[in-house]
Amino acid sequence: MGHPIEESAALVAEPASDTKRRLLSAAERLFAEHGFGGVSVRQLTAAAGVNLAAVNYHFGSKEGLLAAIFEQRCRPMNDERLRRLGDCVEPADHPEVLERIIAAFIAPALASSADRGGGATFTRLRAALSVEHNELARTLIARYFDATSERFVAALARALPDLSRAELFWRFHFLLGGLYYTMINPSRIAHLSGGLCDAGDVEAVLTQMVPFIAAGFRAPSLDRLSRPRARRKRSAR
Amino acid sequence: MGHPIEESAALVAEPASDTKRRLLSAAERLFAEHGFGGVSVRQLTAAAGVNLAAVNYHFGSKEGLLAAIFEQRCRPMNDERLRRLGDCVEPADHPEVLERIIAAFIAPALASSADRGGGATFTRLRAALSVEHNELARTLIARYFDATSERFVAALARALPDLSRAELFWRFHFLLGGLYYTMINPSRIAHLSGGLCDAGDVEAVLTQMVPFIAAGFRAPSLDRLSRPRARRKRSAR
DNA sequence: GTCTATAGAGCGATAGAC
DNA sequence: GTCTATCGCTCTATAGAC
Repeated sequence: MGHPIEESAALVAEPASDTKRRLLSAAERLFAEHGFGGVSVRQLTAAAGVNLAAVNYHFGSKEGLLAAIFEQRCRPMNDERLRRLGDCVEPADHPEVLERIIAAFIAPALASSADRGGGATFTRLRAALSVEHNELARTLIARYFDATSERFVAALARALPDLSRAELFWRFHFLLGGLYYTMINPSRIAHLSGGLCDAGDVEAVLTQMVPFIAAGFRAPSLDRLSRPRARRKRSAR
Repeated sequence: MGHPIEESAALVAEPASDTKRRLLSAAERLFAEHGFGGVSVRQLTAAAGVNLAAVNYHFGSKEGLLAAIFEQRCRPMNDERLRRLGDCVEPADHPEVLERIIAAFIAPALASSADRGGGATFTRLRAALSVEHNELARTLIARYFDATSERFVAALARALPDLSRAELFWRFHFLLGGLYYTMINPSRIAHLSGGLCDAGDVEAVLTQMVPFIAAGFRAPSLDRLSRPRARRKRSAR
């Protein structure tokens, strides 16, 4: 792993060589499109217009390059999500607070401009990685997203106090599914709908997804309705 | 490995050699776990306990093996989906007909017993393929699933006459997202929930997913509510 | 039908010249 | 920092013995 230390205390403060920037950009795009294992170092360096040896020189390895992408993207995206979450908890009794929480989570993930925490490509990359059994990807996602996801689940719990904890996690899981599938397979809905629906249209996705997911979250609790004061259903076997 | 129900209904008249059956079974499992590009012919043949050359001898190529898996699984699964769909259109005004349509679509996809059209492993395989830009996979999915999906969208349209066609496709897309993400990344919800939720528990997934998706489908139409209905010009639509 | 052996290509990573 | 050349490995697919 002995490669030049980057150790940036200030995240983006590094000027970063042109080669590095080109590699980060090309790798994010190609990994998002084909997954980590689906792209070779040769393809990466060719797409970035740099030498074959540059990946190992600047990032130590192909995996080091993936870690650098996370290092670069995660904090801005989570900051943007939490900033928007903070904006929508103030009037906690507002009827559309649920919609705003959901939008706070998915809008930054869909936004195509990567400059203010938005990152459609990076979201697509995480979706692609979630299929592969890449140990590093698991570690990176847990490290960078656990805290934010827990904050959102907590906000959802406050907005929907009748749901059990298990139900909250399940519904958050279905939210992730809708988001990731949209990023990873936009062509299926385009094909099925005969071109009527375009999953690459961020505004359309937000318009359609937020009310759908919000209505799903508002479905009556099965756990709490069937047993008053119930604790939780056993769902392990 | 010797299921008692194994020769039910003779879905493929072929007796199929032991080598072929072992390869189909091992390949379905490994492709589902690691995707098509993530598994080598060497791993496949080793897992099946057959010779390295058997894939090319029996199926022509690695891609031929994938096509054979679809050939074997698609018809039973779609037949089971359509059989269940037929069971739930009779009382079209029944309040839970929507729930039953949704369950008719996802239950066979989640069922772990592959003998009667159910195929959790095969669903996971399709989810994994949807990430890769495998041209053959796209072709196979379109060939085998377009007709069934259209039947379900038509049934959903009858159950929810207020939704526009675009909204129906979007909501069906979110259904697919929840289903595929559950199959492909069951570990994320287990991790986030601290083990409270188990995406490998078919009953739990059905219990949680059907009401969530149904409530999402029942969200008011944005297209029909905000636009043409405001004016009373048109007497019928 | 089943096997061994291997062709021919591509892979990640590195050594060492400049 | 950037480059070429190359090591050691794995891949899919096939030829040819049995």
